[in-house]
Parts: sequence; C-alpha cells; structure tokens
Amino acid sequence: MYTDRKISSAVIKRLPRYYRYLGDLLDHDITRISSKELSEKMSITASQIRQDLNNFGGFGQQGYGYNVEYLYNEIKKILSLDRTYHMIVVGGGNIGQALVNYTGFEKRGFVITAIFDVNPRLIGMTIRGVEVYDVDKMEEYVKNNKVDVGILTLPRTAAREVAQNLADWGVPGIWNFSHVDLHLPPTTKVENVHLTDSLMTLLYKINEQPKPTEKENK
Amino acid sequence: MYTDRKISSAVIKRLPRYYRYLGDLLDHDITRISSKELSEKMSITASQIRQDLNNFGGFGQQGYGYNVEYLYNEIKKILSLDRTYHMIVVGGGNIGQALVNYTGFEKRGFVITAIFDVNPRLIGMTIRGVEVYDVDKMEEYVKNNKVDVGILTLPRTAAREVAQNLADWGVPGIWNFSHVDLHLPPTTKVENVHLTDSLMTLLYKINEQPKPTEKENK
DNA sequence: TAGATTGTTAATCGATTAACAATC
DNA sequence: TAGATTGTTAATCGATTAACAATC
Repeated sequence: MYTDRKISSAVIKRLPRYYRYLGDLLDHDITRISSKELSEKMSITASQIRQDLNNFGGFGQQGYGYNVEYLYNEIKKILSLDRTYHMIVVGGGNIGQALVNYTGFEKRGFVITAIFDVNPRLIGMTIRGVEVYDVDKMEEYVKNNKVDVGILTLPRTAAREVAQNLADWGVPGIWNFSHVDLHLPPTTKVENVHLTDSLMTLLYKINEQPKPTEKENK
Repeated sequence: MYTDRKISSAVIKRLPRYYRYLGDLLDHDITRISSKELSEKMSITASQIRQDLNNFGGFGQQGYGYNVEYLYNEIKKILSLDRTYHMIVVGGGNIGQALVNYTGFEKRGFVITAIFDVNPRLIGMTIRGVEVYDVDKMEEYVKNNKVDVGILTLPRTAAREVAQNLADWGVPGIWNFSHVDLHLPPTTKVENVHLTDSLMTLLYKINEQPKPTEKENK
C-alpha cells in the first residue's frame, strides 16, 4: 500500500533500470509480465521487484502480473520523466562537450541550453547549436532562465565555488563530474559521477584474488 | 585482523574515496589523522572507517591514529594502483574521445593504447597520439598486446557482442558506458557507468516531495 | 472454479554503529 | 603513567528474501 514514508536510495537507484527493461519489453511488443519473468531477465529476485514497486503503489494484478505499458508509464511518472528539463554545462572541456554532443538526451526531454567556461578560445563558440558563454555571465543567465540542472565538468579546484553559487541562485540539481564531494543545502540535490572512482573499483575487481579453495591450497 | 574472507562491494566502493581524501591530506602535509577526524571530513562514522580498514589489516596505532602516507600507500596497494594498466576504447564517439583526451588518467598509470570504431571517417585518425583502428583489427590487436581494460563507449546494440568477444579473448576488465547490462563469465569483471540512470536518479531527488510535517499539513 | 500471481507480513541476512578492552 | 585511539566484538538498524493469504 502506498504511504508517504521516505523511499530508500537503494530503491531509487533501481528505478531507472526497471524503466529501461520495461522500455525494452515495450519495444518488443510484450504487453504483460510477471515479477517472476522480470526477475529472471534482470537477475534479481521477484520479491525485490514486488517490494520495490509497492513502495509507490500496487501496479499489478493478482493472477495476471503487470501490464508493461502501464507500469512503464507509472515509473516514468515516479521518476518525473514526463516533463522537460533545462540543463547548463559548466566547463566546456572534453566531458562537457561530449555531453552536449550526446543526442540521446533530447529525446528524453533533457535539453542543454548553455555552456559556461573561462577559456577565451571557447567563449563565443557554438557546440551543436549551444553557445559557450563566459562564466561571468552565469549569474545573469541562471537568474533569467529556468535552469533545473547544472552539469559540473570542470576542474575540482573550481567546482566547489560554482556549485555553491548555483545553489545560492536556486538551481535545484547538480550533476557533478568533478572529483570532489560537494556540501550544499538540502534545496539543491547532488548526484556524483566520479569516473576515476568507478575505474578504480573495476581495477580492484580485476586484481581480486579468487580465494583458493582448500583443495587448491594444498 | 586480516582474513581472506570476501570483501563486500559496499566497502570496495568506499576505498577510492578514502584514497582521495588521504591524497588531499598528503598534499596539505598532514602526517597523521585519527578515524574521528577523518570521519568528520568525510561525513561518515569513525566506526565505519575503522571497520572498513580492518578488512585489510591493522593500519593504525592505538593512541596515535593513522599515518597518512602509510595508509595512503596501503590503500593504493589494495586497489592495485601501483602498476600500469593498458586500456582500449571501443567506440570513438563523443564519450570515447573525451576519455582519450582526459589527461588525468596517465599520471595514475592508466594508458589508453588504441581506439576502435566502425566509422571509416574516424579510422586512421589519431586522437591525442592514439590511433583509431577498424574494429575488424581488434581481435588481432588484443591477442598481440596486453589489454587490461576494454572501455565500451558504443551504441547499446553493439555493446553485448563486443563485450563477449573481449571476454573470450581474455580481457579481464570491461568499463561499460553503454546502456546495457552485460552478462560475462567471472573471469571478466564489469563496471558500469550508466549516465542516463545517474541523471534520472538526480531528477527523482529534485522532484522528491519534502514530506510535509503534521503542522504544515493542517 | 482452479490456477496464477500479487501485495504484504514475517524471517533472514548483511551492513552500520556503538561500546569497550587492548595497547600505544 | 595517563590519555588517546585503535581493533574488535556486540547491538542495532535496514535491506533483501521467503512465505502465504488475498484476489484476480
């Protein structure tokens, strides 16, 4: 049953994955699925799927399972993907440009409207139709345009200050690619993409000693 | 005390963060730190720090705390960062090129040695000194050169097959930026960077209803 | 109706935090 | 030695899994 209690972040992190699998099912014209079938596809337990979904409401039907399209749209609503988001990129370097050039965002309603940088060689340029402005212009821009998300793709030394400014100016979300942890008021949410950390985790796994069994140990 | 029991992935994911904070302390010429001080900097409990570290050994000293440089180097060893890694990029698009252009990898010993793509306009080009080859040449390349990590920055439709090939050819690590889940034998480890999932998580947080208190509810 | 599968409660498992004896 | 702080065990908390009555 639906209640207002806070949803754990473990659950929230799984929602995009459900959404993706349901989208794939839709693409294959599959109209219904049980938690058991979905659990096999996703390599998780059916129990977890039912528990996760029941945090938000009862979307299934006993004896039938879940209607794929309905569930897809419900998760879309839960994730608030049924509207457009305006984003700015701060830091026009490699990653910043890659994100601007990524065509997958627009069809989901994620629009990058401006890029900010300190580099005079970049300022005034246009990347895939998006103009690069001087960071000095950022305050004015943010105050005159709706900005839902600031994407930080700049050196860690500058990231903290920029993040604090964006928070002060009322930007509700920071997607942080800079390799620092940000401390912001709760009105501004942060999601980190620490690529180096991710790679290090992989390297640990590669080198992990497969624990020798008793037999092999002799 | 150090035992051989399997370390939980929750712990492993925290190691790069410890490593980063200790590196920062070193840069500021701080030679010792207690779990309590570090816990305040990192916004976690001192208990967790001590528990985490004691999965790998006793690195501290009662009454003193931890020697920063020693601990830094121990974590470096645990993460196996004390050697060079050779990586190839499969998919020379935006993100692939951004990773090749990123200068931060080399100083950590992460070297990108080749790029593979299907696009004839890219093949033969050189990006920051790294040549772009036809994917047809990948098998030969992987078999004749040490490749520790395959970085997948290609469309999801092609990702599964490429990953399977790399695994078959003995590549131990896949850093997967493609928006699919990969199922590979345990000899090849996978670390996913699902940018769209990450962004969706942020959007959920932005839109999350701050639960109204009883008072506000009236 | 009989069979299937949910929604939900209860049991289990694992991770985090607290506490404190050991010891530098 | 006295004070500080670890290493480690025990307690708590939260998340996952199992079980099953409800019901389509």
